[in-house]
Amino acid sequence: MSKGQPRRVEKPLAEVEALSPLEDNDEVRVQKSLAAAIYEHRLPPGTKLPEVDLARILGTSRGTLRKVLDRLASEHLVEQIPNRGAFVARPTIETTRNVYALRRILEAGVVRTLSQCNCAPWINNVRLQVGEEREANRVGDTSRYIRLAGKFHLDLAAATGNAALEEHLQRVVSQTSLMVALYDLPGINTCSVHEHLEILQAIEAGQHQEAERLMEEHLLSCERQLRLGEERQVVDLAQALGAPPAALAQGTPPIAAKPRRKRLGAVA
Amino acid sequence: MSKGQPRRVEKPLAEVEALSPLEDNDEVRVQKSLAAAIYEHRLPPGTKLPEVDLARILGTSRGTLRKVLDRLASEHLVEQIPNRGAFVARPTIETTRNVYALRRILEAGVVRTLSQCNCAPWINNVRLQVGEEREANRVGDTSRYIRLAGKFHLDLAAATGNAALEEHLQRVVSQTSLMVALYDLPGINTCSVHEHLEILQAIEAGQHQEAERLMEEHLLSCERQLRLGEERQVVDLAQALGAPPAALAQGTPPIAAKPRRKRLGAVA
DNA sequence: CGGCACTATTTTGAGAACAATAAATTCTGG
DNA sequence: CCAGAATTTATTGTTCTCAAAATAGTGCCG
Repeated sequence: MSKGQPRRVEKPLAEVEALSPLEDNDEVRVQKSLAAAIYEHRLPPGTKLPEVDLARILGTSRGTLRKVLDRLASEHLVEQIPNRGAFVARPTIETTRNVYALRRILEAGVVRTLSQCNCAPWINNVRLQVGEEREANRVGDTSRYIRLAGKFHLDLAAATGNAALEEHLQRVVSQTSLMVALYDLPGINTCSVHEHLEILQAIEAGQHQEAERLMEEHLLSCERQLRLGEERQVVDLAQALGAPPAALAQGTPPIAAKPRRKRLGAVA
Repeated sequence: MSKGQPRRVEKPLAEVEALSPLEDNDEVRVQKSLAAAIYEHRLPPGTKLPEVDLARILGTSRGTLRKVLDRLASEHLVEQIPNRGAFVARPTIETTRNVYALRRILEAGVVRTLSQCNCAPWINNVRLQVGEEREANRVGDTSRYIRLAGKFHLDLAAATGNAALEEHLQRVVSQTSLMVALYDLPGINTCSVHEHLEILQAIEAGQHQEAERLMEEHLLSCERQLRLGEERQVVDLAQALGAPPAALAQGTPPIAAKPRRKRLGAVA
C-alpha cells in the first residue's frame, strides 16, 4: 500500500507540539488571571467568587474553574466554605505576623545565598526594574506598582537559581499582597523603593551581613506599616460603610458574611 | 398541618454537627493515606497511581481521588503526565539540592525563632520522641523511623507557633522523603539521632548560634549521605533490574516511562 | 409594626456517562 | 520469521445531570 500517508493525517499536528511557555493551557491561563486579579487588589479580600459567573467571565468551564479555585485555596489565596462557595481569602492578623516572619527567614536566606553567587549579570536588570517601580509609584499606577514591588523580591529569589526557594517565596509574597489589601492604610505605599536600592547596593558591594540586615529591616518596616493592632471586624465595617466600591469588583457585595457557626443545634 | 412542630424534625441532626477535627472528610482522609504511603516509602518513586484502582482501594470515588492527586501534585509529591496518569514523583538531583538548601534556610530560621521562645514545655516531649526514634532505628522499623525522624524537624517548627512556617517546612520535609527513597544508600539511615539530641541540647542551653550551626550541619550531613553524583537514569535501571518489588507496590511496573511531550488543547 | 416560619431560587457538591488519547495486541505483507 | 500498521483495550479527561444546602424572599401571626 502507499504508506506515504498514515491515516492520522487529519489530526492537527501543528498545535500538538509547542505549547508550554508560549501558549497556556486553559487551567493555567485561568489560574494566572485569577491570581493576578487577587494579587493586584482588583478583587479585594472577602469578595465572593461564584463558580458560574467566573467561568463565564473567564471563558472556561465550571469544572476547570473549580479546579483552579481548589488550587488557589491550597495557596491560601482563596477560602472555601463548604456549601457556601469560594471567597478571596482574608488572612487573620496572626497569620499576617507569621507570614511576615516567614518572609524574613526566606528572604534573609535569599540574600545569603546570593552572596555566594555572581551578581553581575542580573543586578542591572533588577535595578532598572526598581526604576520602573519608582515611576509606577509616582504616577499612581497601583496595579503596576504592586506587581513590580513584588517582582523585586521574586527576582532576587530567582537569581539564586533555586527553583524551590523561588516557589515558596512566591507563595508568601502572594499572601502578603492580601494582607496589604486588608490592613494597609490606603495612602501609604508598602515597599519603599529606596530600601530596595539600598539592598541592591549592599549585595553588589559584597556586604552580605549588611544586605541581610537591610532585607530584614525592610520587611519589618513593611510589616510595621500595617494596622495590625485592630480587630479585623473594624476593617470590615470600614469597607462596608465607608466606600461603596460599585465598579471595583463586578457587582460583588462588599462584605462577605461571616461563616456562621457550622450549624449546630438548629432544632432546640 | 400542625405548625407547632417545625417540619424538619425527621432530618438526621446527629451527623450534621461535629466533623472538622475529629472525623475526617473523605478527601483529607484519602490525602493523608496517600501522602503517608508515599512519605513512608511504601509507594516508591515512579510508581503509577491509576485512578480507578486507588479509588477502589481507598474506598472513595474517582472524582475525589482525582482531586487528591491534583493536590499532591501541587506539593510535588506526585507527577502528573497528561493522558498518562499520575506517578509518585521522582525529583531530580538539582531539585534535591535545591530543596535541601531551602531546608537549611527554613530550619535555621526555626532554630533562630525558637531561641526567642520558652522551650521548657515542649522540649521534653521532643526529647522523648527522639528516644522512640532511636528505638525504631534499632529495631529496624523503617516506616516508623522515617515518620519519627521527620517529626522531629516538624515538631521544632510547630514549637515556634508559626503555622505558616510549619506548613512550608512540612512540604519540603515530605519532598525530602522522596529524595531519600531515590538517592539514599539502603543501609544507611538518614537522620542521625545523635545529632538531633545535640541540637536539642544547644537549644535548651540557650546557645542560639551553636544550635543554628548544628542544624545546618545536620542537614548538610543528611544531604551528603545521598548519592547525588550519578544520573537519575542509573537509579532507574538499578531499580528496574536489581529488585523486582512484587509486593511492594501493588503490581505496579517498576519504571515510569519518560514524560513524552506535554499536550495542548487539541481542539481545532 | 416586628419577628418567625415557610417556600422558592440560587449555588454548590458529587456522581455518571461520554469522549479522547496512549499503550498493547494482533494481523498482514515481505 | 520479522516489521510495521491497524485494531482493540484500558485509562484518563471533560461535560452533563441531579441532588443537597444555603440564602433570599414572602406571608402569617403575635
